[in-house]
Amino acid sequence: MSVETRTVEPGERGKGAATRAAILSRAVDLASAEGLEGLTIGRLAADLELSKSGLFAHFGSKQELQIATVGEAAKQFRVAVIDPAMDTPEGASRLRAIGESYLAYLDSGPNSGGCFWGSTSAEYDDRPGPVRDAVAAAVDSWLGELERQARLAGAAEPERLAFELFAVVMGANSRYRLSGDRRAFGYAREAIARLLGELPG
Amino acid sequence: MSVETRTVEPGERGKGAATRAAILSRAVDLASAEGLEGLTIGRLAADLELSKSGLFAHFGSKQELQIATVGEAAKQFRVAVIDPAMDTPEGASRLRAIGESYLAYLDSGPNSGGCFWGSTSAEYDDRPGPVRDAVAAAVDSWLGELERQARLAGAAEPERLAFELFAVVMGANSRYRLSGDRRAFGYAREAIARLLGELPG
DNA sequence: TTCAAAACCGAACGTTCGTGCTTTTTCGTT
DNA sequence: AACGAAAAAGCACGAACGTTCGGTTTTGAA
Repeated sequence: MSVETRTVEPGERGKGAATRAAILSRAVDLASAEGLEGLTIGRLAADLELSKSGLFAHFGSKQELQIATVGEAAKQFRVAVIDPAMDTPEGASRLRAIGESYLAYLDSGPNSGGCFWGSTSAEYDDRPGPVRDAVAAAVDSWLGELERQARLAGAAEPERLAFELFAVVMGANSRYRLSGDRRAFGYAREAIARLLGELPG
Repeated sequence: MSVETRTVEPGERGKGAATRAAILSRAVDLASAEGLEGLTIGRLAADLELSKSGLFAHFGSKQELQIATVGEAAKQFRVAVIDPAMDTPEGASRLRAIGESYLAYLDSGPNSGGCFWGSTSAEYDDRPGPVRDAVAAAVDSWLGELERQARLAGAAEPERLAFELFAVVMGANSRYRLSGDRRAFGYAREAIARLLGELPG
């Protein structure tokens, strides 16, 4: 054992971390459009003007890249959807804020590759493994937050309310992305308002 | 031009048609699990103990195979979900029957590869082309049937009702497939009952 | 300024992909 | 029984896949 201690962990600071962040940012975009299986190391490297092997070395396997991509997408989701709602009081009004920021997130332009979670959770429906587990954990945590807020709002059946909110925003995403039906956003807003209107207080 | 007329069109009768049907049946299963892009000619041929080239000759391109697979899936969907509800009177009770047969279809065992339409419609969110068009047309037609029945049932806003029904069954599918949450079926049934309970008559 | 570690590259691997061409087998009709 | 079309197989191709490896550049601390 060397006497000298490591000052930093590899990949935490320095140039490598910046590259890794750039890779994952682009990976989320690509995976939103092509899926986590369609996410290709060669394509990713070409987009970022890196070599395949140089990019590959950051993760060691495609599976690790996929899992890291799921983590990055979860972080982006928190920043875009959860955080903006954090300054409204917990309960019904925060649920309303989350729903609004989620719809805004979906509607944030067709430039973005669509909802990462809609694509990937359908993709890993029947594909067991660590990647699926990572996706499922992230979605479960998102649904759990909905449920927690529903409980704080005094909902009679928080799990049911969370499920319905989840279904309605996912449905809007699906209708908009596949068929360009923007009316779905309006229907979703109405459904959310109705679901939250039943709450006490 | 030959004087003799063709007695049958190729692929309509005879051995070829049977093979083609077997291919498409398996293709729907595979695509439900792996997606329409993950659907591979080599894998399909190996499963059916055919040669790649022999199978390929039936379609001429992978894209044609994908489109034919979408058509076969639509046929299966009609048989499993629409047809069982055809002997109940149009309107609210048929909507109820469709909802029930759809949930039963989703719940028909984890052996099946999950809902074809959930997987593929998410997959082709942001992937323009004939395959996406075929998927979108099928989903639109399914949603249109919901809307038609909602109108016959006297719904105030048939499009909105159709959307909510669609979202709730898709959401149940997603929750069950990804996280094995069977409660979603119950929540979906309750939501359907509530949505249809608002109907006049 | 030195030097080891970190970051990155280029080339190659074995495999699988979709797709052509050519040949053989199967099968209904005469 | 023989013929011709349909069906399936055999073989090969270029490209892209994930991955490995040896070498080169870049970086940051001593």
